[in-house]
Formats: sequence, C-alpha cells, structure tokens
Amino acid sequence: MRQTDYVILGLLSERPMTGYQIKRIVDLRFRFFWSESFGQLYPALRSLHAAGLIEETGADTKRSHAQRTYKIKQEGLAALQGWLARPVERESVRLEILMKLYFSHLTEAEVMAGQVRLFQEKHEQDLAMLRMADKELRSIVNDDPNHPYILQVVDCGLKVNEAYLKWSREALKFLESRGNK
Amino acid sequence: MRQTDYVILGLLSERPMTGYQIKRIVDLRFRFFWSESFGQLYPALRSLHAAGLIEETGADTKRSHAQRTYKIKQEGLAALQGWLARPVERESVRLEILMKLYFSHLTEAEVMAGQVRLFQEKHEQDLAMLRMADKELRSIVNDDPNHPYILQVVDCGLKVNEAYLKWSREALKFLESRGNK
DNA sequence: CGGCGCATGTAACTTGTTACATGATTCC
DNA sequence: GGAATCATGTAACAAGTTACATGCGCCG
Repeated sequence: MRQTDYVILGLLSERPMTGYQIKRIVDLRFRFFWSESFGQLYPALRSLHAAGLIEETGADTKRSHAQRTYKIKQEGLAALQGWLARPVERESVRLEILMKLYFSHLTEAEVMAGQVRLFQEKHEQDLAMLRMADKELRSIVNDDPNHPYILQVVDCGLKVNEAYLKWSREALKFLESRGNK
Repeated sequence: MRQTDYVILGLLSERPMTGYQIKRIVDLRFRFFWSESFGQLYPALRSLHAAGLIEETGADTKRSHAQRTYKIKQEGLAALQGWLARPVERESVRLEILMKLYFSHLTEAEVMAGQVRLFQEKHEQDLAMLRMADKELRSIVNDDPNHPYILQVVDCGLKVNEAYLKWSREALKFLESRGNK
C-alpha cells in the first residue's frame, strides 16, 4: 500500500467517485500540499479493487472505457483508519527556487528576481484559492463532522503561503537593490 | 541533466569535493528544502564526469573504493549558469500530515494530536538549526559574495518554519479540545 | 459535425530509495 | 586490532511523470 492508495480511500470515504473525479479533487483541494497523476491513480484503483478494499458500483463495466464508480468497503475504511493512526513516514519538499537562489551570486540579480516573481505569482494564486475555501468552509462548518478538520488543513496552507509571499517581497527588494548596482 | 546534476555543480562551484561531502552538505544545509541519496549522487557524479562538466583532482583513482575529489570545469559552470537562468520546472511538496489531518474525523483526535506533535518537534529542530545558520551568516556576511544570497534562503526557511510552528500550536489546541469531549 | 470536457487506460521512461557490499582512514 | 567514520558503488525496487491511445456525451 502506497500513499496514493490511502488518498483514494480517504476520498472514497466521503462518497463514491470515479478516478477522474478523484484527480480533479486532488488538483483543486490538495493542490498546495499534494499531487497525483492519472498514471498513479488508475493502477492504484485497480489494485485496491483487486485487494477487496473498494468495490465498483453501477452498471456497464464491460465496455473498455466505461465510467467506473468506486465505493469504499469496510475493509478499506479499516485500512484507512490504520494509516491515519500510524506515524507519518515521508514528508517531502523540494523547492528548486531556493536551490537556485543559493547559487545565484553566479548569475544576474535581475534574472533571479524574475524567478522569484514567478514563485510569488504562483503562491498568490494558491493563497487566493485558500482564502476562498476558508471563507466557504467557515460558513458551513457545522454541516459535516470533517469540516473543522479541513479548516485546520486550509489554515496551514494560509499560514505557509502568507510566509512565502512575505518572503518573496523581501527577497525581491533585496534582488532589485542588487540589480541596480 | 537532472536537478541532482545542478546541485552537484553548484556545490562544486564553491570548492572541490567528494560525493560524500556533497551528501553531508545537502543533509545539513539543504535539509529543509531538499534531499539527495547516495544512489542518486554517485551515478550523477560519474555521468557529469563522463560529460566533461567536472574533473577528478588528486591521485590514486585506480583503486576501487578510493576517495574521488571532483572539481568543476568551465563547461560545468556554464551549464550551471544556464540552469540558474531557466525558469523553475518542478516545485514538489508532499505533506502527509495534512492529508491525514484532512481525514482525521475518522480517527481519535488524540491520535492525530500525536502526529502533529511529531511534526512540531521536527520543525522546532529545523528552526533551531536555521536560527544558528542565520546568526553565523550575519556575522560573516561580507566574507563571500554568495553569503547575502544564502541569507535569503535561510530567511525563507525561518519564515516557513515559524509558520509551521504557529500552525502546530493552534492545531494542537483544536485537537486537544476535541479529545476532551 | 467539430470541439470540449469527461473518462479510462497503459507503456516507456525518469526519478528516487533502500539495502547491501566493499574498502580506507583515524583514533583509541 | 576494533570501532567509528569516511568513502564509493550498485542492484533491486518503488514511485512518479509523460505521452499517447481510446472512446463517450453534450453543446453549439
């Protein structure tokens, strides 16, 4: 069982879904701390099905590219709960921008400023999306037992992205002052 | 050329080094935003050598497990500078703790609090190391043209880890209040 | 009827980790 | 001479991406 398997089980614990829907949700909601590709998702769904942790609901599973909606089974939920209780194994972060910046005395400050501006734009977008999610969730926080937990996740995103943006502004100020020399 | 190749070129641009020393530096200084394993490093050193971007300095390269000290060549420096100027391609973050938290209405709040405490401890360590690096660098900021840039990198680490810790405290407060119910 | 969005799937490839084997050097 | 640390290397595996092929259903 890989991390991908547990992400799938988690999302299926909310409601039955297709692989495509899972991918959409990961891209939208988990964007700032996770990613999955179809190349991981579809094989993982097959193997979870083969392992009896999820089942297919609905009709025509015969056609080759028919829509497949999966539903979590008791066994799947148990596996998910086991994972939730086990300590985190892999926390991976790779920020190419920081590696570049580390060596950027070898290049023009103005070039590096361009890199930081792109970084800043990306995280401004993330922050905007997180603020929207936060606002919406707060208005329906009591509708579902998992909403308060999701708010915590969003809050981490808010804080980290605010830190990124604050840093971007300062780094840009520094690089721009260098560029003028 | 992969990301690993450029990290190696970057470190060799400071001074000649062995693969082992590169690994040590990545583990210590880049810890909070990067990682490399020996399984990547040694083959990468070979291929950079074969490509003529780095050269071996020193004597006995005949023995099988002899120490190999590599030095960057002009071509290597040019390749590195090219990479620095190209836009960032891959920015990857995977925070298992947030994925777990997202689904943690399915488990005991006290269990999840344990996960957050581990996260908190890890980032307290990172922050302590970053604060030390910051202090030391500030005292010798004019000794080397790359020090001001490295300070920027450290500053990003400081801000992000402070955000993580602030979040951890709040998330713990939330989870502990849930646990008592 | 053409394009778009939904949808599934896989093969080739790249990337990264782990475990292991080996050997050199230093210091007690 | 034994332990720790420095040091190199690889093979097997695991994880992840990309590019491509297929096909459905809806809307204009």
